[in-house]
Amino acid sequence: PSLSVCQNIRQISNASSPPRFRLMMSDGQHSLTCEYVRVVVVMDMDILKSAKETGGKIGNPTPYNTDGIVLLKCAWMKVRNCNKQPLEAPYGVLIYQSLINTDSFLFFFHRWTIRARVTNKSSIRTWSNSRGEGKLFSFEIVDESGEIRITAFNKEVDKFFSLVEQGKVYYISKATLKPANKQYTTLKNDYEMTLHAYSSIVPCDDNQSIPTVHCDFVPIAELENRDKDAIIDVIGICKSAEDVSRITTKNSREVSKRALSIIDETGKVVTVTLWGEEAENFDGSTQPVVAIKGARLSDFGGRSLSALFSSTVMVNPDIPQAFRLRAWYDREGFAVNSQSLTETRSAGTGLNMNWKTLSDIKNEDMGHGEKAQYFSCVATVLYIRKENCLYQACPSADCNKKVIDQQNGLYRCEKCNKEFPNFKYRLLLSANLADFGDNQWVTCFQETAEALLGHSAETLGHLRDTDEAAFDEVFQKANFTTHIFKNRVKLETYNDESRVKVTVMEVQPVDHREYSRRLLQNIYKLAR
DNA sequence: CCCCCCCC
Repeated sequence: PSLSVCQNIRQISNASSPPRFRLMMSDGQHSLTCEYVRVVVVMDMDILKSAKETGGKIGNPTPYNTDGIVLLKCAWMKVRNCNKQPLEAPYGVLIYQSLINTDSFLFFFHRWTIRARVTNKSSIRTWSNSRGEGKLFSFEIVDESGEIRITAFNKEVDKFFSLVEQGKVYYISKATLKPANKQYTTLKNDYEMTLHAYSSIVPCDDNQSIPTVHCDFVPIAELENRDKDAIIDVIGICKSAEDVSRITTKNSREVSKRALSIIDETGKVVTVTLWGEEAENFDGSTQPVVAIKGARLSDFGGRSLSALFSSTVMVNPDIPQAFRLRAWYDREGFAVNSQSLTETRSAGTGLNMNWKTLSDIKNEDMGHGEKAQYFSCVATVLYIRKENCLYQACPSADCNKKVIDQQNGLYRCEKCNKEFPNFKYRLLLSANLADFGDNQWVTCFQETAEALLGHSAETLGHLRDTDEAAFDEVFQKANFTTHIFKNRVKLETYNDESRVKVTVMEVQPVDHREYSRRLLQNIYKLAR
């Protein structure tokens, strides 16, 4: 206390130790009695007024309410101050040991009730090691003065896990305090708390004064200038999200992961990876606002982010920045020509595709250079040639050479220099594709042809030989279907005649949502 | 009493 009056003073030390006194104190509101083991050690004091001048006491103090709310800061300042004393200092040692290592401290701490908001709650984890096994969860709390982590084990997990909710405020008392292992925490606190059988957590409705999670959001464009491994807060619209996948870590642990692409008003996109349950439960289909407190910046793919166990991931958080971002994205952000800080080398989805219309192929003289060029287009099948679309190929696994029918039940492969009693059917399709501006003949080999026709080469070969009407039907059905075609384009010369040859590398369904977004983006670009 | 921060 900054202002204390000794109402009673008594020397308690013996001859062999430094002098010590037991005091009764008051700050004008409360008095502190010494009925129990409650000990306040005065490390330093200034005398402002004598007892005579104050009339022996100030104000009309009532006994200190042991169930009163204290700030987190008070609880740990006492310990930290003591801990700062050199170990040789008798009072420092006395307090440090009594607070940290002995039951008297547990008793001491019983008297605290803190009122704080849960800012981050873990899922339940189990452990098994040489010292035993069990389960635990932990959560982080803040009040006006600071933050601390609380861990619950085993029975306390059953008791408190469902009670403790992210973002809510609780009265917490009878937790014990121990030094934090700084290796494993990014919280600004040298101590952490553990719950025990006698610990109490009670929801608090009167929570106006308790701060909510505070974030210092770094604009995505700004991430380029930050150091690798920096812990930062970020907020963005989830433009797209991968499906969740399972990976095996170096320590052969299985874990779920999901990468999101988030964009903010800077027009920059960055990839953020979520892990575990957070990855499994995330739904990006509505393009929510995603805010992450304490994400780690990595230099993978240039710049990318990863959620840590200590990160708080908030979807559509109730904060002004989220509302601003939502309004920006829905008004214009969806259409900005965004750039990603994270390079993805797989052609993947969306961002790094070389989108062209069919007229672009001619207008841009695509494929005329040394190397083949690659492009993607959304196009509709106008016609597929049935004639010669199937050939009889060598049945060897790695050979697709056309075989010669020996007319004796054997098929000869010139490449393998062998005769086989069988062959496999392979597809080689010529198809005419069209979009709004032009049309283009393309070639589809086996896999892309099967994707386009919706049947395996084997089935089609069988159909052609047994049921011509059904075979024709397959081609009819493929007409006027629309797909994404990923293609290779190259000028080829045959019999002194040059023509641009387009080979389909991949056929994919159109994601209409994503396609519409791209069209809107193109319109937006034309409009400005 | 845990302490895993991962993958391309």
